[in-house]
Amino acid sequence: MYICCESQTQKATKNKPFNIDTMGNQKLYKGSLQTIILKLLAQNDKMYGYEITQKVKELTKGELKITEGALYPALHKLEAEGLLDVEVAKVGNRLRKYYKLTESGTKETANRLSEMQEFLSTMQQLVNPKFSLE
Amino acid sequence: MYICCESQTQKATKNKPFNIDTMGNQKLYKGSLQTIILKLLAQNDKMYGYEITQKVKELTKGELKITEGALYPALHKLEAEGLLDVEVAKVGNRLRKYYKLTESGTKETANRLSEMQEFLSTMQQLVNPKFSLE
DNA sequence: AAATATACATAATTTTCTTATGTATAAAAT
DNA sequence: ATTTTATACATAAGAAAATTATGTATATTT
Repeated sequence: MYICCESQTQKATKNKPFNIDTMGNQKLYKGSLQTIILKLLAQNDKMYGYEITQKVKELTKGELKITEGALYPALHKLEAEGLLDVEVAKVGNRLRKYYKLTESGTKETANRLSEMQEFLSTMQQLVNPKFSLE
Repeated sequence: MYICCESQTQKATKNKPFNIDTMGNQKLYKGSLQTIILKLLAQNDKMYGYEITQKVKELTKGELKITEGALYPALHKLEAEGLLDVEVAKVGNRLRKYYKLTESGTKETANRLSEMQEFLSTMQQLVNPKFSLE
């Protein structure tokens, strides 16, 4: 059951009714999405977009929610850069686009992951009082 | 001694000669700069812009380099949001702008830091093979 | 005297999101 | 049965936050 107050500018469409639960608690720091995608594909060989969103939600217990508006452009970009290959599959009457790492994608994934690790430990040093260097 | 190749589009100015060492290894993920600034001010009471860039460089052993183009707009924004107070000081013949946390800035810093911690541990889970949930 | 370091600033552009749409099929709920 | 939710793709407008390239000016070091 959805409730909508008048001040709300959102329109109800057939499939997407008023969504009052769209709270912007997206703690996904810019720049990390590509690395997340690459990492998942390194672990799972091939995945399709929707599957990635669900996997991330599951792995992070709802902490991180990949939005479609961020995901699909990111997949397209990684593909355009030659890091991913795409393979379209028809499941029932619906299409899926399976993505997998290319050879250069696999190499780049290693780079991105070590960069990410470095960033995480640097940030940890910086923000964790326990490890404060002062 | 600076060397410049012809293809380089950069112009030499009086004070900033050709900088061939501007390698884009800025591992500062978007969204973390404000938190870094707030954290430093929580530890150091008051700091000026240039001091912040040097402190970050020092604390991270050169890992993170805050650029001026990112720093100053960030400071101005935090000030506009009421999280920082500014106090201009004259040192010799040069001015410095000392920033310090306001009361609401102190509160917000706590929020930002715990959000950051949450993000870091979530990302750690996601990218560190040791902690992989699969 | 020239180069580097200190100290501020801003403008143009790029990257990467958020938010809001749109289309369409399949499954679940009322 | 019909509505809602879930699955599955996509894109466009706008915002946020960087990068890169400037600019000014003083102080210190080479």
